[in-house]
Amino acid sequence: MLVALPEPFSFELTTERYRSFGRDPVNVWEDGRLHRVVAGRELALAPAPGGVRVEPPARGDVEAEVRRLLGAPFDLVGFAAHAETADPLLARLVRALRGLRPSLTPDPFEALVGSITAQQVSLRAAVAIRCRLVERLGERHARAWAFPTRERVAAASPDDLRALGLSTRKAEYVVSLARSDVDLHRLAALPDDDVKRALTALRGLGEWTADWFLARHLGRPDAWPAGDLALRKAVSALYLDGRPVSVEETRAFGARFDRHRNLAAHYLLVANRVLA
DNA sequence: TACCAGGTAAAAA
DNA sequence: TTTTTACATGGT
Repeated sequence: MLVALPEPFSFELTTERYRSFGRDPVNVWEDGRLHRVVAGRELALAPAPGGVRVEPPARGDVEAEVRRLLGAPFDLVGFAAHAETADPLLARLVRALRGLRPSLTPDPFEALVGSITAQQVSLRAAVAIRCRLVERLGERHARAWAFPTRERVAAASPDDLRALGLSTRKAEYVVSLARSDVDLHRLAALPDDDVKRALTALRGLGEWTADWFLARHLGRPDAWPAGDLALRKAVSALYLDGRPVSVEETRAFGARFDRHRNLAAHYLLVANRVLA
């Protein structure tokens, strides 16, 4: 079956991040297709005119999740128009990366645990650790694994996670998040600042993690992870001739992308990675 | 071998 | 209040 996506859409660019940091058993790239478990069933996604081909055919709610996974909610047209009038460099990146729709992580728990594993360490290291976590506590399907459920993680001990390569501290963060009484799905109803407050009140979730939750789970247009080292390096390399920038400077720099900070952050990161 | 990598909380100053 | 430190792994 065909799942339509708004133009422009590039399957290749949108899935780039699933091929760049090592083996990911949750988002499996094989034979030019992306394999992922959605609502308990493994799907294979392949590029098709006007969107993606999904096999096997899926129900309506599954289709909605696939569309989020491929960044359907983003306003690429408005973003391109903003870039053309406000920022010539960004306009060039938008043309070079035409159709890049940042992938949204469909599940809030998966998004947060993924971020915790990525705190401070390289993404290659994070992916290797996450891989062991998934194959220990997740559910195996044909080619892909379902990310571990919150219930399954809540039943694990910090020592179990420590044995997978998480630090003692991070193992505690992950287990206590799973066991907390916060309703992660309810956060979608709150404005950005309230989401950040709710998340950073939890141990192990700082501003960086909350910003990426807004950006890559909720797809909020103005999420801007100013504390992100890779984003700071991208701003430095693309706009400032390599001069290092502080977190505060990066935060202020985001003003020029007003109402489109999320897309801008993703375009800068991908540009700095693949156009270098 | 060191050192850095898409942070965070807690100790020390 | 602000600054410093520990943390565990993977890649170079």
